[in-house]
Amino acid sequence: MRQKKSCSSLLKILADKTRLAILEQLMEQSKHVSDFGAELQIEQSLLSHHLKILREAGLVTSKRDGKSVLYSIAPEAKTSTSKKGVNLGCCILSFN
Amino acid sequence: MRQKKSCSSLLKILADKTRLAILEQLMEQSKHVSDFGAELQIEQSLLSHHLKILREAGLVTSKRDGKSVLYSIAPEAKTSTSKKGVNLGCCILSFN
DNA sequence: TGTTCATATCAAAATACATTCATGTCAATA
DNA sequence: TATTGACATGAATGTATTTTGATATGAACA
Repeated sequence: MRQKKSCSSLLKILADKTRLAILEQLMEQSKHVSDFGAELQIEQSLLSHHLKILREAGLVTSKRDGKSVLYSIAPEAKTSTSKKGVNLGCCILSFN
Repeated sequence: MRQKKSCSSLLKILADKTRLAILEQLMEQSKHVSDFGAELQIEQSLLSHHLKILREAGLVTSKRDGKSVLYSIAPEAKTSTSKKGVNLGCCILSFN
C-alpha cells in the first residue's frame, strides 16, 4: 500500500462495478488480465486502469508471467474467515 | 429502500468521509440532526444532503421528534453480530 | 532485430458527485 | 397567527472519477 488511506477512500476503491467484479473474480482464483475480459466486457485500457487503482491501493498484486500478467488478491487484503471477503484494514467486507 | 441498488452503488454511499462518520455515530446511538454537528463540522444543509442519501439508500431511518428529527440505523442495515457493522444486503461491513 | 501479442500509460473528454447558497417546510410557542 | 428554531430542498457551481483513444513498453518468437 503506497500510502495510508482513510477508510472512506479505501471503500471508494471498492465502490465501482468493474473493480468489485475484478475482486470477486480474484477471490475465486488468480487470473491473467485477458481472463477478466469475458465477464467484464470493457476496453482493455479501462481494465488496465482499474487494475492499477487496485494495485496502488494494495488490494491486489501483479506478477509478470511470460507475455501476460497474473493478478491476485494481495495477502494483506485476505480475510482469515473462510467466507469471501476483503480486509481493508479499517474494516472487513464479507460477501454472501 | 426506494429501489434495489447494486452492491457497488451501496458501497459508494459509504465511501464518503462524512457519511461514514454519520454511520459510525449512529452505530453508537440514535442522534438528532443537531447532535452530529460538533464532530462533523460541516454546514447544516450539507449534513442534511448526506442524511438524505443515507435515508434513500435505506441505511438510516428518521423520525420527527418535536422540532428535531431523530436518526437511527435502519433495522435492515443492522448486523446480527455484536461487533460494529453495517449490513448492505449484498455484503456486510465490520469495523474494528 | 523486426514483428506481434499482452498489457500499461497518458491526456482529453464525459460523467458523476460533493458543496454552497438561497429558500422552503413543519412544529412549537409567544 | 406571527415568529422562531430545526431541518430539508433545489439549482448552480466546483471537484473528482470514469471512460476513451492514441501511444508506449516488454516479452516472445520468427
